[in-house]
Amino acid sequence: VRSCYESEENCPVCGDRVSGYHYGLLTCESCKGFFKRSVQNNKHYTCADQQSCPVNLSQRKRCPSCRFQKCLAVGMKREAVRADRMRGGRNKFGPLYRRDRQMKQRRMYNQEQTAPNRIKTEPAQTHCPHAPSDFHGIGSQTSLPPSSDASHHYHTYPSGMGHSSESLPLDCSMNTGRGLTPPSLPYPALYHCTLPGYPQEKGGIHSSCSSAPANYAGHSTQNHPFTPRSTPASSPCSTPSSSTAFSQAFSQVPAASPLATVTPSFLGQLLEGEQDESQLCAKVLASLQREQANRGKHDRLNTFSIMCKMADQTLFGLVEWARNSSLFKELKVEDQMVLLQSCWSELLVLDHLCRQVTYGKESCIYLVTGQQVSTILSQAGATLSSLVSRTQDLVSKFKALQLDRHEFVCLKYLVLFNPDVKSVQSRRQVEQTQEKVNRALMEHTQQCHSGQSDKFGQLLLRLPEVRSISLQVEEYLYQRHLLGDLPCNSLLSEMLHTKHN
DNA sequence: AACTCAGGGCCAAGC
DNA sequence: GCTTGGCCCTGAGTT
Repeated sequence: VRSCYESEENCPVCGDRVSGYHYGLLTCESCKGFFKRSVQNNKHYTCADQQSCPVNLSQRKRCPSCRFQKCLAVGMKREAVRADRMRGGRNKFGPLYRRDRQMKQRRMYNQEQTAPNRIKTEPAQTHCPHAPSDFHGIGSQTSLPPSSDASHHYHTYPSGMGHSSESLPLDCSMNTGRGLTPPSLPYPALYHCTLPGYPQEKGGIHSSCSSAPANYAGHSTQNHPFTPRSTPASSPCSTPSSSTAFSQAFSQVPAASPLATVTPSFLGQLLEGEQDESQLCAKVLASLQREQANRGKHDRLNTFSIMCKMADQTLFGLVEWARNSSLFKELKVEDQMVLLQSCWSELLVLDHLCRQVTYGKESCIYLVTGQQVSTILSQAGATLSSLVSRTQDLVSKFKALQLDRHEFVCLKYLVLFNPDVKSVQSRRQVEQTQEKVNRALMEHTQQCHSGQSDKFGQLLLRLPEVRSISLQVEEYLYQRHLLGDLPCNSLLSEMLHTKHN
């Protein structure tokens, strides 16, 4: 096996020859060593340029900051570096590596089946898959969503989040089960914000809270355009054939039925990658519950920290969403990184807006966990109050426009594929994708909402406000970060840090 | 019991 | 003195 990938694959970080699975994915020996040293010695590198230095075989030594960022971006896991420095043994990613190998073999097998004029060989023995150096390392083009696989089965923090979290195997039934029940008041701070015994924060949210409506998780009672897909196929425990990545791989195989070969529309493709809200909810809840369980009675997270953790998990979901998108995967890893670093807060704001449009009620903020918080934040500071009020105004505008799922996805893509981001290398490619999405959005609004004149224009006009709110969010978070309020070692803080560097 | 292989340590080379 | 990266050791999991 080793000789197989040694000869066939390149390190996703620098392009050198891989020497095996290291910290979550196939990498070369030098990136393995570099990543290990960086994590063990708790290095904090600073890029002298604009955090977009090329990282390749000849230039990997030039900028450790960008190299480390790329290690994280491709999916190397900090938590795989042992805190106790124990040698030998097997790590917790064993099953993940095994699955990745299987997927690579299966993918190869599929290619062999479909490739004309090729002699059929036994997949596991004589031939090793040549996987393109991919962004996720483990399985970006495999039949299981790569990082989500890791999260669902191990439920660790995502790469780059720097938690020394233990990897808890998360039983599938538990995961889905939790998603189907409304939150059962697991976070005292959220529900009893004003009760004694839980830490309060300065300028934070002190609000009346209520649990989610009973129909949240089931979300099948209404035929709302945003109703998330909750089909078994989108379950994290579903078989590989249900995942989007596998669908793509599978589509290369000649289909038996002519119906199955019908190419889905461009918009349909964009929608395919959308996350299931109930799964996200379950994931965030489970993560928060674990976090609280690991803390002592007097060490509970305060409301602000809980909100940050929620945002952090949501952000991770959004990064995963982008990374799983076939359009995004076509970009260079460097471009993927700078685009995400540029628009993460806008994506978070859009995601929040979408949730409000879908589930939110008057004067309530609907959280990713399905919980509701009153928008009347009597003790919130001026910045936070202004943010909430601006966001709610925007929610009202989107509600009035009757934003649907297709349009929402398009807005996300328009924000993500921003050709104006500095240091984007393949600017033309980003521009073309943005134009394509833009056209799709225009056609959709004209076809499906012909009654609403200029809905397209109205939607686009909302984006500057999304941008502006996101900048205010970043500013607010950075201030809290400087005050030491922001939970460290999070993707959120990392993104903030990258921008403010 | 033998084998596998991913994580850690060592150390010469280079800056 | 620090970083890099190739090589070897270790030991839990697998066969």
